[in-house]
Amino acid sequence: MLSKKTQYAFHALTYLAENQDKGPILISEISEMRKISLKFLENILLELKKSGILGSKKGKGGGYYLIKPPEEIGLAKIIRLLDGPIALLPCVSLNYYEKCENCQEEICGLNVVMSEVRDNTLKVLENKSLKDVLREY
Amino acid sequence: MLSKKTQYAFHALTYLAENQDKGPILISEISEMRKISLKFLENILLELKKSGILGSKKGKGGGYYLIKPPEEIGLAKIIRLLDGPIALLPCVSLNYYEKCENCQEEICGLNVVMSEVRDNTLKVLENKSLKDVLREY
DNA sequence: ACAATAGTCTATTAAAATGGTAGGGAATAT
DNA sequence: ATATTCCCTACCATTTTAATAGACTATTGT
Repeated sequence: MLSKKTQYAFHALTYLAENQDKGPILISEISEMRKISLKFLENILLELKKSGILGSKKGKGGGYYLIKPPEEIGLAKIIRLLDGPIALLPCVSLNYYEKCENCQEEICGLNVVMSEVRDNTLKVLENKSLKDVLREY
Repeated sequence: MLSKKTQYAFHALTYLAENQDKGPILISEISEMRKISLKFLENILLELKKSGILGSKKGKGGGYYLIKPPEEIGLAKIIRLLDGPIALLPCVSLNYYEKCENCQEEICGLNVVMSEVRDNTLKVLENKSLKDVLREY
């Protein structure tokens, strides 16, 4: 399951995408509209900024805004950023690979199946963007 | 990512499957062969027994054994049992559904995408069994 | 210059989940 | 009877998660 952090990130990002025309958006506005704890959201947005997904502006008229158009922000990237690996096993992760201690990957059947799961998951997450996730009114 | 608990469960179950002909297998044997903490493994095997996946026998000559043939033990079931939901969001889980607090599912684009991810994952996990995961020598 | 605004940063905390341990109890075979 | 082996309950340490606090820095408008 995705952490609250990642779930909040999605809520915040879609809000930003849906209000892109309004210029920088206040953390407090996102917090209120999407019912996310203000201080927690601060951390999340900061993290997203440091990763180059968001831009920000301080002072009056400031706030956060998307740097790239929504269709260029992939869902997999956001998840990996805040939650880490998408794969179900470390020995099968593309971005956070770690060797299994007790199993030899070459003869491990789990490895094969979990690679397949990973590929099926990524087939969706890597080809969908923020745009595919916006609210439709 | 799957918890150690679930990973250990898979290791133990494949060991049992690979040694099905030898009758009941000692916890201690599985623990040694697959390098899993004995006491932790006890808990796991007990849980698997209570869920009807394993049988056991006490006293001399006792141990654990598979109740059903490996090809009838689905991977999804094992994961759900020990790790809970397979879906990435509670509002999209088939077996552990929970309503999202801050979003209306009808208009939530995330819901759609995450349902797709879930389906793609289950397509693999529900159609693969323990048998598909055994070591090949 | 200066006050108000709004993001930045570091640290702390409470609660839950995770991974593992301890030790006695109950059933079974010899 | 006794050795064997699983059963059960409770406990513990560590890490992760979710959230909070408060001081700091940059920007804007007057």
